[in-house]
Amino acid sequence: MPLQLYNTLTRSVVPFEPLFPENRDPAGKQTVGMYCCGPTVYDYGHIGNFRTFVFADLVRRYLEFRGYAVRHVMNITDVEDKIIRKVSDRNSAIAHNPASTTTFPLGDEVVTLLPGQFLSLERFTSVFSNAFMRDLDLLACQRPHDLPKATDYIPQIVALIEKLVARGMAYKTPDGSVYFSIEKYRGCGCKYGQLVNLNFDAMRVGERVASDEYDKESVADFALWKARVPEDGDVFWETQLGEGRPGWHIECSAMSMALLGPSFDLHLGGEDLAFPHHEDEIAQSEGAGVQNSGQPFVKHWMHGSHLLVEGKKMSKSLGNYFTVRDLTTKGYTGREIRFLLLSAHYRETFNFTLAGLDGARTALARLDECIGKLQEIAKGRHTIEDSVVMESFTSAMDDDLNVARAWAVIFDWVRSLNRSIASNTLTVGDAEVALATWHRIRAVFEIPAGQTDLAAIAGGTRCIPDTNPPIPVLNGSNEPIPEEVYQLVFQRYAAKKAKDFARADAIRGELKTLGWIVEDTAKGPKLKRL
RNA sequence: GGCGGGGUAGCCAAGUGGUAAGGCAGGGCUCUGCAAAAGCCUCAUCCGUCGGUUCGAUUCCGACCCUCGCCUCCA
Repeated sequence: MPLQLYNTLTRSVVPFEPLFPENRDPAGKQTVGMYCCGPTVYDYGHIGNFRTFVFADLVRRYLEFRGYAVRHVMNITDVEDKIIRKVSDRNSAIAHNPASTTTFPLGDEVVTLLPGQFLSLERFTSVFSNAFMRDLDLLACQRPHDLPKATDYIPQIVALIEKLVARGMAYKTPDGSVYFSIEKYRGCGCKYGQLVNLNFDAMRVGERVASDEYDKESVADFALWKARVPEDGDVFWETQLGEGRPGWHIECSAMSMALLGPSFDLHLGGEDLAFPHHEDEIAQSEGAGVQNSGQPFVKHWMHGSHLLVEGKKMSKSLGNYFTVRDLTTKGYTGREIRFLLLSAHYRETFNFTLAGLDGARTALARLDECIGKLQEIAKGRHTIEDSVVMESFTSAMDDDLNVARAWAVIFDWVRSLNRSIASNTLTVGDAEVALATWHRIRAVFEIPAGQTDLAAIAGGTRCIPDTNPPIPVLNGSNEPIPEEVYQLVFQRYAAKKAKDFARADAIRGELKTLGWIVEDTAKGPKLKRL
C-alpha cells in the first residue's frame, strides 16, 4: 500500500504522489517540495506552535524514510503589525533618555543601544528568531533547508503584486495600499474557497471587520501591500508600489514560489491557517497565472489540529500557556515534549498535559531500558531490520501518519524483546536485528538518545576492586560517573558482603541525594541519573 | 447563524459490521538481604443518549445532548 495522506483540498485521505515524478535528485530519489508556514517572531513560540512544527518535521522525516528527497522550506515572518507595535513601544520608552547608552534584556539576549540609537526591527526579530531555532533544536526538529525571512524577499513580493495588478486581480486604494479582489479572481473562473466551505451569504464577516479596512471594495478582499502610515515608524520599503510594507499572506506565496517553483507538492500549517491565510495564498499564487496550465499552486495541503492544554484552550490567565522554556524550566526535556506531541494523530485535537509529560518520561524510560539492554547484548552492533516490525510500522505510518498505531507496534515489540531478554533467549543476532530496527524507526520519530541508550558498554567500565571475576559498575546514564559515586558503590558492595544491610541502604540513600539511582542487576550494580 | 472536528477504562489515545491497540496510573507477581524510575502478568461485557437498519453495531442511518475549532490576528 502506498503512503496515504489527508488532503484538505479534497477533504479525504489520498495516495501521496509527487507532483513531478520524473524529478530526481542525484541519488535517484524523487524530489518533493514542502512548505510549512513558520512563526511570526515577536515572542517565544508556545507549545501549540511547536505542535505544528514537530508535525511538519514528522512529515518530512517520514517522506525521507519513504525514500523521497524533500526540500523543506519554512518562512520567518519578521514584519507584521504586532512586531511593529512591540518595537515602537520599546522605542518610545527609550526615547525618554536618548543621550545615554541603553541596555535592556530582550528574550534571552541583552540589547545595547548607543546614544541616539533605537531598537531596529531586525534586531528585535533576531532575538525571537534565534530563540525559535533553539527551541526547534531542543525538540529535535531538523532545520528546514530554507528559512526565508519576509524582509529578504521584498522585491519578489512586489513583483508578484505587480503581476496581480497587471492581471486585474488587485487594485490600489487612495491611500496607496493594494488589495486582492476576490470578485475579479472568481470572475476569471477561479475558485475561492477550495480549502473551506464558504457560504458568503451566511458568513458573519461583516460583523467583525476591522475599522481600518474601510478602503476595501469588498470585505473579503485582503491586503497585499500596506501603504506606509506614521505608526510604522521607519518600517517601510520604498518600492515601485510606493512606500509601505507587504501584507501577511503575500510573503508565503512569494517565498514558496521563489524557492520551490510556482507549483509544488506539499504545504502545511496549523488548522487555523486554512482560512483565510492558505485560501488567500492559493488565490494570489494562482491568480498571478504563473503556473503551467493545469498545474495547481500546491498539490497537497495538510493542516495540523490545535492542542488543548490541561483540557482548555491555552490562555495566560488560566496558567496553561506554555512556551518550550516554561516546560524545560519545570524540568521536562525536549525529547519528552517531542514524544508527547508525537503520540497523537496530527488531525486530532490533542490534550497536552503535565501529567502526560510525566507519562512520556516513564514510557521513554521503558524504551531506553530495552534499547540499553540490546546495546549490551549486541555490543552496539546492528545488522538488518526485523521485516515484520518494519512492515507493521510502515503500514501504520502510511495510513495518514497514524503515530498512535505505530507506537503500539513499537511497544508491543519492546514487550516481546523484554520477554526474550528476561528468559535469556535473546541471541546476539536477535539483538543486532532489533537495534537495526530501532535505528530505522528512530530516524522517523527522532527521539533523541536517552540515558541507557548512550550507556557505555562493557569496555572501559570500572569494576569493583578485588572481585573475581571482576564485577563491573554499569553506567546507565549518559554522563561519566563521578569518583565519589564510584567510591560509594564500592563501599556499598563491601557492606552488602559483610551483610551490613543497614549501611548498604544508607549508602543507597546517599547516592540518591547525589542524584544517582543504583540498581542491583545480575551483571553488577547499575547506576542511573536521577 | 454558516461550516468542520470530537465524545472509547482513573487519565492520554488507536480501532473495527462479528464482539475493544498502545502508553500512564492502579492491582498482582518475579528477581532481590531489601529495593528499583528492572521485568512479567492483570486491568472497558463495553465505546455520549435515545431510536432505526442488521443474524449481529462501539463501528451504518436518524434525532438529541455535550464539547472543541474556523468564519477576525492566531500553529
